[in-house]
Amino acid sequence: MARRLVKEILRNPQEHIGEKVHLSGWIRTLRSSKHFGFIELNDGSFFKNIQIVFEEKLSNFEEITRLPIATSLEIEGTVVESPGSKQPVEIQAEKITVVGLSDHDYPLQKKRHSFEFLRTIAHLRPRTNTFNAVFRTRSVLAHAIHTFFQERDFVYVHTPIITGSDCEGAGEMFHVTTFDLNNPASIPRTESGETDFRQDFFSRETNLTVSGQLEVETYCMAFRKVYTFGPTFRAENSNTPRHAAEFWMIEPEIAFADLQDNMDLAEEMMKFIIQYTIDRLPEEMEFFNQWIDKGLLDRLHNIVSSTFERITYTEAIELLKKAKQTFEYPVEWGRDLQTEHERYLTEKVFQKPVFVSDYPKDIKAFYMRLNDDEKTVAAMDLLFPGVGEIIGGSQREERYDYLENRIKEMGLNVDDYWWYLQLRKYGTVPHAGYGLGFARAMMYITGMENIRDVIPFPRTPRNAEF
RNA sequence: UCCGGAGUAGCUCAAUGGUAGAGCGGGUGGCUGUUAACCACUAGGUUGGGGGUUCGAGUCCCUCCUCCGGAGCCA
Repeated sequence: MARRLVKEILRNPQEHIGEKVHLSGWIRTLRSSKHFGFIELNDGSFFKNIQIVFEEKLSNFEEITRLPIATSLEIEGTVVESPGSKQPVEIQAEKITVVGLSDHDYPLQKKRHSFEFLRTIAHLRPRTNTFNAVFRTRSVLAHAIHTFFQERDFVYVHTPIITGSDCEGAGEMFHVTTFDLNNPASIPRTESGETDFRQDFFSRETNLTVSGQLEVETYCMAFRKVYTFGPTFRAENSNTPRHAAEFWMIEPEIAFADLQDNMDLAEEMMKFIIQYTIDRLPEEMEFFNQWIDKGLLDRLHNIVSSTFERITYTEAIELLKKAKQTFEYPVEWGRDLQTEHERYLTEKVFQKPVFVSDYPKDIKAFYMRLNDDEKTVAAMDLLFPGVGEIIGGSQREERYDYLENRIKEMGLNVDDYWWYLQLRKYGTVPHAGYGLGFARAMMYITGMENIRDVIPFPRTPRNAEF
């Protein structure tokens, strides 16, 4: 008798007919009548369930008919052709052993639940069809990212999660401290009354990282092509379906490269990871297409075969000014594009992904390379229909004097960036990189509309239960 | 954080200011091929918290909390 996974049987059902098998898994649903019954068993290996037929002749038949959903079982039986039309084969059970009984108050029913409710039981929701598909996809998509970069000789760099001071300057950060906040009187103070971080664990103020970019640039100057893939944190009070306080980000960085090379890489990567996922998870993608987002597969196929549009910020402003529709926020050169503007460009004008590049320097970060016009920087955002900004990147300022000036212009402290500036002193090269929000890519590929539903245990304001 | 909507049984939702209900889920029984199985019976409620108006509040008013959506911040 062979131990089998449901995936092995259901991927090649004909090859297993007549085979004696030993299965184990959980009851997804159970239906019984007086003399026989059906169990849909999920063993974790496959999105789909296998049907178990059990009959009166089993010694524990009565017990089995009353088993609650989620009960775990060991099953011995024979693979047979199924008379029913919904499955090619089923298991004729010869022995069913209860491994772990479930309780009758198991909260998941054999019907649709709202995503809101399922978020309150994040420890159980991976057992539902939707979240089973989502989180298997998440695993495969993560692997797709690594495959893409590893096949192209990128070096994977683990940048730190705890970071010194707020050098990165990208939004609110979570403090990291060993001071006892329950006992404020015990927290050391300087003579001027401020918290004395010199006496804290790291002898300085530390935070959770908002980006690994600055650190990964240092490795870029050694390995030429590098990427990070890890968690980042934002303490913003953002209450939207597209923001989380903890999320994973992919940040490639390439040396001897400019903004066009950067966009080429981003476009190639997006197409690769989409195709990779579609190829490996046909059942899950079909499920998303049918139940989550009807046009999903068409749209994804379209992305893979299309050429992403590339326009400059200045061209985008002209397009928006010519638009027939009115916008809530004014369109004016020098102001940042609003969500409504980005959506208009990617959903109405081009109806496909759009790179917008060369933004005014005053609305972008200090490290972005100043263009020859001295008014714009070599920045780019990739806008996707439906999810908006999915990638933000730039060519980095590789010229020491320019970078130093920009740091000062932005009111930042040059001393804080001593090691970052030294990269421009010791053999500087043009280089570029970008950040891809992993969860946002997940949303786009699965059709899920809320970031809280593509992160196993999402952290958002007021929510860190699990 | 701002704007809007919502909060009633385990879940999804009804209920003109006048006796709180249904479907699903749970329990019990029935049923010889089911597919969110079906049929019958049954248990289940501090209507988010607090305050107010009223003879009477799930319903009207105030306030707080939480969730959802839009916006901002961004990835």
